[in-house]
Amino acid sequence: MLAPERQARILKQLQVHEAVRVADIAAALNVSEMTIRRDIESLDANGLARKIHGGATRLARLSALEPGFLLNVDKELDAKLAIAREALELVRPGMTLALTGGTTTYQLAVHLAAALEGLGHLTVVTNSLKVAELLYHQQGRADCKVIVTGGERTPSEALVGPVARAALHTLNTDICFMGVHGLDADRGLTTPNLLESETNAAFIESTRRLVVLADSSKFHVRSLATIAPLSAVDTIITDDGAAPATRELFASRVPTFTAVAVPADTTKNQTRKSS
Amino acid sequence: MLAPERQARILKQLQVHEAVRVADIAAALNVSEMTIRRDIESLDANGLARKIHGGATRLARLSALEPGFLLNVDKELDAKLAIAREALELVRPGMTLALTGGTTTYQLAVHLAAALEGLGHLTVVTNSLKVAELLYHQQGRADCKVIVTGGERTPSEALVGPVARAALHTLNTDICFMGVHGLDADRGLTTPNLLESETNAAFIESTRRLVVLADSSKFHVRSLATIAPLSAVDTIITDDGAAPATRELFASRVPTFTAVAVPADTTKNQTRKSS
DNA sequence: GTGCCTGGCGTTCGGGTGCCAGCATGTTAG
DNA sequence: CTAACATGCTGGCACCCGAACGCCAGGCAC
Repeated sequence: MLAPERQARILKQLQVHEAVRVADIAAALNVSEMTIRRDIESLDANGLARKIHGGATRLARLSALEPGFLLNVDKELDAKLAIAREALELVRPGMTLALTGGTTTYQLAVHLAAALEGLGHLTVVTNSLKVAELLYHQQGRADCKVIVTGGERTPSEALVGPVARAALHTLNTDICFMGVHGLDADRGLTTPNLLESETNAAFIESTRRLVVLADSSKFHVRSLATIAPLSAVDTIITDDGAAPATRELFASRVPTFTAVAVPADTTKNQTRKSS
Repeated sequence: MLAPERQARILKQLQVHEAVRVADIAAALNVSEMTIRRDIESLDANGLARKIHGGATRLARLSALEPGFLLNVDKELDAKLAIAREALELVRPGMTLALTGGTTTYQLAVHLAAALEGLGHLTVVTNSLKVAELLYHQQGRADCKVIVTGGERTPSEALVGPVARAALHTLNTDICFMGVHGLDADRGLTTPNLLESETNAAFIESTRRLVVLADSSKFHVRSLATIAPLSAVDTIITDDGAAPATRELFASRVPTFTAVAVPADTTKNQTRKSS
């Protein structure tokens, strides 16, 4: 057991558990506690973990991270799950996908990562650092190339701006999954962030087929900036929570409109934390 | 048993095991340990494996966490720390910095993040997702804009390729801090990754001043691809571990050459004012 | 409060292992 | 023959690991 190997094991443990104990690791790896302490010390010095009394703990990561992000994920989680599942049906082996930033597309990415093995080679273009991270960790296990657009970061963890736009101008994708903040019959797809609207417009220009993922709370919402008119949309995937009139209105405006059923209570896997 | 054959065997072993020992391989192949060490050294220079104390470890794999990146950080840690500290001296408020991928620049980013408050407004351009993550988490606390170049990911967590290059063509930076894999008097700055060399070359074109950060183990190392000749370098910052002849050689080739003292014993990173 | 115990930490020292520079040898090519 | 390259060997050095000891803090009894 070599030193870097041990340290890798410690970090791996820390991805699962919030903290680890020196004694536990020492026993598990069959080395002295002193050695583990030195390993932790080294990890700490490198800014990869934090040394605490009795063991080590990870730095920020999933817990402290995402102030607005995780909170938002929970909202309408079941709907987003169902939508993501439906969207996944559109993916075929060999395709080049685009995924914009946002929590809905992130859900899709999670599902995509889980299903990668059955999908052969895929290329994914994204301006979301979180999606890039997620898919990158699947690498080795599956055949998936990830391309990041670059740009500046918005509070919602997406990369935007001239750099992102320029990158998208040189890329062509088969299908683009886009999460939006609002979907209005007159004002089209909207988002509160000007730069994001511009970037998302570039996504639309670069794709053959635009799929908008929007839970039912997004209908009739107008945010600051319009990304594109409804006529640019090829497919809308939503849940069944919208009023029938609303559903019909939007269904009549786009070539394909899918409203997936969301199990009412859904005592799903791990949800249920907040009541 | 020829050299390429041995090295192939080592790589094969690494696909199965997280790490291998010099002694084991030497025994298995019935050659001297010295030969295996040289093989591993070569594999490392070509970016196919990573040399560690006692053997070799693979770069990326299913291990879920950053592979060669974190494991390697330990090596030359004190030197990298001292180098980072020195590099930080070159940063002035209002500057636009570029940081390439690599462990040395990551160390710089860690220091930079800690010192952000005193530096006023900064703009940082990077092709390293880890650096982007790190600096982004400082946001709010300090005035620092982070721009990611975009591109595809290499095993060493850097973004490279046409997208990165195109982004860099549109950006201009005051100073670029670059970590390299090798620094050779004849072959200049080198790296095992072809795409990375191309991207780093783009970094050089886009900056006013190029600062190469290289601990003393990097001198006289030739990796696969040349990024740029030594004449492109404005400043080299290294530690004091190189032979005097080496130091003089490189010092005579670049306008500014700084060898920072690395306290010999000081296993402690924290200051230690008591004497 | 004092005294004792316990658990974790850090230092220090010693043994062992691995690393490297330098030289010697063998092989191949010109 | 010389040159270049690959391999093996050796002695000195550096590093890693483990164990022992002392330090410090908290808990508990008195």
